[in-house]
Amino acid sequence: MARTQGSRAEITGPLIREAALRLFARHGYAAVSMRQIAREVGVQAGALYAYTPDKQALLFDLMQSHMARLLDSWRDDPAAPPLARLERFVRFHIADSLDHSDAVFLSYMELRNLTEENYRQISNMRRKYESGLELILRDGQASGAMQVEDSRLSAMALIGMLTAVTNWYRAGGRLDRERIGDVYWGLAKGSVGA
Amino acid sequence: MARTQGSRAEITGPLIREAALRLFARHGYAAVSMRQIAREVGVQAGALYAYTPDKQALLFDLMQSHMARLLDSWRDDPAAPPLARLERFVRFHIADSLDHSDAVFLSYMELRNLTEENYRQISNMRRKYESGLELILRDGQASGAMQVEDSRLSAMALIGMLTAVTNWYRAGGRLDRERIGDVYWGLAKGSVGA
DNA sequence: GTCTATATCGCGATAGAC
DNA sequence: GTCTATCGCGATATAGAC
Repeated sequence: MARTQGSRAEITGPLIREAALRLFARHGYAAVSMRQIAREVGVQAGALYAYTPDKQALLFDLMQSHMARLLDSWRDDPAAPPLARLERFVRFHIADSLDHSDAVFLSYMELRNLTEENYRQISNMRRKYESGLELILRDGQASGAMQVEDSRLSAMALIGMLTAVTNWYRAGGRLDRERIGDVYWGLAKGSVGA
Repeated sequence: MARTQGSRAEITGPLIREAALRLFARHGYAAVSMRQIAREVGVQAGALYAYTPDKQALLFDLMQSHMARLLDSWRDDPAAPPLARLERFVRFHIADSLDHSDAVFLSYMELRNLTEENYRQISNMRRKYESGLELILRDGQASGAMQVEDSRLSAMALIGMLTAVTNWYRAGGRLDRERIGDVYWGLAKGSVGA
């Protein structure tokens, strides 16, 4: 704690993002002050503004990069059997949600605190991700491998079910992640009539 | 807007609760000021404190009365066939969530802004409600009417799926509420292997 | 890039008049 | 019960030194 001056740019940027993500997810965007974030990082509040123009931009950046990473991570194989694709989606989504629970939480809890334009952008990315699952359900329905009454509604319902895992999962709890994936896949498989 | 003095106690109390519920749900507890609530109601900020000791108590009161109403509304019939009980639960939960979407949203988004003791109390009420569904699933499994791998986890998953309806449902949208109930019941029924 | 200092504002809550 | 006025504080953001 001796140092009170000097540049540490190479690490401060990531530290700010990590602290902001953790604090925003835990207490909510509006409840967290720039001073709190700065304290976590070990700099003065004014220093944050070398990395972000304002608090809103910091929130948007966290959500935007989360969604971009999510969209980039998910790879569907349209040639595979629909049920196999659905299983991959279910296991992917659960694992990814647990690996990035703070960002997942943030990205749907703080939509209301985005400016209009920022909201539009994040919403579009969300919709794109949801459409990936919807496509699997439509293909499954078309091929006869699934019974799906309404692919859009079912996709929203399934994603809601899977994402909610972050609400109660605690590392080291009763169930390990493998087992959770198994149970959720059982539920999802049944829900599409397979 | 002529009146600037005088008591209107019989209506101000409910108006405060309605305004707070709407604003908290829309913008988040931390983002909403007492002055904003007062403005909506048409009184000065100081007048709010004749109805609530502080902002935290107002939040707790909204969540507490929502959960109490929910617990009181739901009536299970342990003598009925498990599948029929599950269908009633699904349709009840969706209808109730849509009827009280602001309170539903608030009651799981703002848990983190409750004091420790208030949090404990709301959590207990939540758990009680969740246990109601879990019991149905256990009875269904025991009677052979359902295949449920893990009744606790499945109950959490189903509630997550059903509650998420508030995330995308908009009155007057593509689907009416009856139809939504049908689709969700189809998904839920399948997920328990029926 | 980071510091200290500060401008400007709005917050939750209370006091006392009516 | 509601008003006006205010206390004390902490918020975001900026300016200028180093």
